[in-house]
Amino acid sequence: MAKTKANRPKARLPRGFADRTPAEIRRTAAMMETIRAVYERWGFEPVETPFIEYADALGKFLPDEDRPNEGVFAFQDDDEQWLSLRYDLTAPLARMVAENFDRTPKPYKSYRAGWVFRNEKPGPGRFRQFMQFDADIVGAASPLADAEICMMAADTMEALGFAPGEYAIRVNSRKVLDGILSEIGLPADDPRRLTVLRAIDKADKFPLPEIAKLLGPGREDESGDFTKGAGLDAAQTETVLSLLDPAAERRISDDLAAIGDIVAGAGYGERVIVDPSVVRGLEYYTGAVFEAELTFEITDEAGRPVRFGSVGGGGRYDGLVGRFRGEDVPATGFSVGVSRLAAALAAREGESARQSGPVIVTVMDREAIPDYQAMTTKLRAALNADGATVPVEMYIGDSGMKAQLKYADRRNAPCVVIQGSNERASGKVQIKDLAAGKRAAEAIDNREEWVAARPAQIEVDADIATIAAAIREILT
RNA sequence: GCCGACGUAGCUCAGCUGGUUAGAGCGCUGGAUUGUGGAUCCAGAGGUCCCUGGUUCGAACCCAGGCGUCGGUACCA
Repeated sequence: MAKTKANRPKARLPRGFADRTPAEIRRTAAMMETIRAVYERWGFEPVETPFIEYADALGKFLPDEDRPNEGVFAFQDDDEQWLSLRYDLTAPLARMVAENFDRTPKPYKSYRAGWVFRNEKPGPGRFRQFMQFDADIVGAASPLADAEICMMAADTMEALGFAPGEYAIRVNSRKVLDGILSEIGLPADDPRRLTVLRAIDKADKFPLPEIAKLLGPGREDESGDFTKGAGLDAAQTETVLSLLDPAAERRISDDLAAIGDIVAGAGYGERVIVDPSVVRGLEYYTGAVFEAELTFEITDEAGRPVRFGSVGGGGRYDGLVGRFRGEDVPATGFSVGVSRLAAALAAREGESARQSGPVIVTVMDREAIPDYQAMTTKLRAALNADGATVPVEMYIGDSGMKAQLKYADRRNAPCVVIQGSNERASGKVQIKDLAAGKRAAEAIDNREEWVAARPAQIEVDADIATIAAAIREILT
């Protein structure tokens, strides 16, 4: 059984993946429930697709025979067909709608949450598996649909606890961008168009002169690496940059104007903002594009300011369902980056109190374990009778009192129940409030006093109602 | 992908120009308390110095390649 050191596997997490902590799981679950409730209120219904799709259904990129896992995780089925792990929730939705097109009511409003996978270079806050929460409307070409998505996104942010000034839903239209690109003389199929769009997209990352370099000759980064630019001349660069200049005349397209009017009329004008520098999802968006951004600053553990920036985005993708049908199907949607938002919420809450652990019934005499067990069961029932969730457990390890208290401390138990033979004989139990004890201990700095003190420990009659009442007192 | 920095105990790190038994703080385990976590004191355990190869009498230290982490940049359908 014993393995030699050489063939023992190393316990290690794959790059770009993360184990999830209890705090994270609980926080995320609460957030997702909040988001779900907002979507339901707006009349969206849940629908889910599997993690795996045929590779050709996911997008224009088929896995390359030589590098099948570039960007997506892909593998071959036993019939040699390529399967991929989904990299977002939009492409699978498009597949599902296309496959069930005739029996789907339109406009079709649906939402879903789930893990998506990208085989890319991971970074802090950037994982190869992450959670998205999407809402989409398929079959509505009207700007009403785009506006509805934006307003619902604003409602979502507020339901999650962000005040109107702390976030913005920024909206633009690809039609504005297309207009300017045509104006500077780049034909529709010119590859430089993408380079220009990417440069504009970096406006929140670099100052304008750096953007100008990306539009023109190119830019050298801090490590000395060179990024090739779009090669525009000075006049073209000037025109593109005017888009980012608040003083310049505002460019706007019909769809964008309509969305602006609708949200203003609905009272969302402050929260949903028309902003020509929003680019996003360069390839498949065909009209409106949106982005949810946090506008406040927070500091990390080291005290440095962190900008969370974009925590969600989306847009109109009239071509995606159509890929399967040969005719465009209007569709628009929005995706919340759940993990990123959770990180932002956690950072904002700061060092929020760690969630309380279980009430622990300690084991003093091993021969009395049936008694402890019975007490634990009854206590669990009593403390949870009102539908609360109060974890209660009996210590099930093999160690002595000292280790049991240490265990309780590590579990962040609010209190422990102690009953030795003395207490049992007199029909009592000890209840020790660990948090209060910790506070009391800080005043003690010599051993004698320490040993003598039993801070924050009370003795009560050993009937369940009395014990439960004493514990409730500590829990509140 | 490209550029750069880094990789020593569970964690944060020290380790002088390559020289014998590789250190500290915190944490962990045990004891002071055979019925008590958290303060205090004492003791202890814990390391293929990321891996492989090379240079050298000798490598944690120098060189090459690999892996990993971090930062920048690119890509992100």
